Amino acid sequence: MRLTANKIAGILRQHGYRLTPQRHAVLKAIASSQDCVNPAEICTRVRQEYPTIGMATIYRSIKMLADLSLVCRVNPDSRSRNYLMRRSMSHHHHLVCSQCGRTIDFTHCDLSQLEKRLTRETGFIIEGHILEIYGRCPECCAASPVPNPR
Amino acid sequence: MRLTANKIAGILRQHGYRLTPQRHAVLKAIASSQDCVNPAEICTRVRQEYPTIGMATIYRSIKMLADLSLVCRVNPDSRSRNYLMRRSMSHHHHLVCSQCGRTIDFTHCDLSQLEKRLTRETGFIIEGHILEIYGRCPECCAASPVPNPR
DNA sequence: CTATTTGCAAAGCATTTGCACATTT
DNA sequence: AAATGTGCAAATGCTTTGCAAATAG
Repeated sequence: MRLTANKIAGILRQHGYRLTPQRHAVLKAIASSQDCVNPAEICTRVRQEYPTIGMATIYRSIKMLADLSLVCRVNPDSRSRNYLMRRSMSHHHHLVCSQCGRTIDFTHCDLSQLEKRLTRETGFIIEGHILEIYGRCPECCAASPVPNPR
Repeated sequence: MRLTANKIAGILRQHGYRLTPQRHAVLKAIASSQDCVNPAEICTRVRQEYPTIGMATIYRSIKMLADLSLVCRVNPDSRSRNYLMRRSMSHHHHLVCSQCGRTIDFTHCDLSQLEKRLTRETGFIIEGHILEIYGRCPECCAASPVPNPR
């Protein structure tokens, strides 16, 4: 199922939330970006059209969107948290460019064999997994063939 | 290559660090725990044998150990950071019990096919991946067959 | 003697919370 | 009118940093 603006408004209402202009702006700020964005970046974007919004509202909006699984957290290594619009409602993972941050979704992760093996060998009942693959996107490879040290 | 206490001391010296009693205690606190531990937990453990150690020293020791890849970060969702002793120097992943936090290493993740496919389809040059599988360990399954809500 | 390391306190930064005011149903 | 949402400021909690004293090579 693809997520459209209408669908999102519906999901919010279904859960007793109002689609206020602030929330809409936060949603748009995350959705309009190919890359994952952190709260500070969301704030910058949102204030362009909504200069009076406070950080607390941004954090509360993010939390609401994350609780509804409309956005998800990625790239957990940095100090602040990074969020990304979910482009589909189904199980998926991200391919993240380590240079520019651009992300691509992929769905087939083929981990079922591995999970079966682990269950057999360890007795764990597998509930889920975190998988994020990172690399350099074609544009960044073209722009600087030798990656900058990070 | 398996990591022994001697080997670790050697690695530290190689990089110009001294193996002070504080650092040794931090290392031991992380290594002696099967589960991943956060800085506060490390502090509690270390102060049992070294009551005067300050938090700053613990943070600095963790940073040094992480820079040398002797410990690594796991479970990035919580507020504080969780660290785990590396039991081997090679590429590996963690199977984490979502209830008690116990972890098991595994090495074969079989993602090369997936990574090849993604390279073909997206043009990304893959650099690496984050993979963490979570579930419930046999002990926790036995202790309470129906998981507590989290 | 020099360089490194420690412990304390203070600072820094991201995030959360309390509360009065505003907005929506 | 009641419930929900907002913005500000203050509080919180984790992590880092400056610095003088301690320690190791």
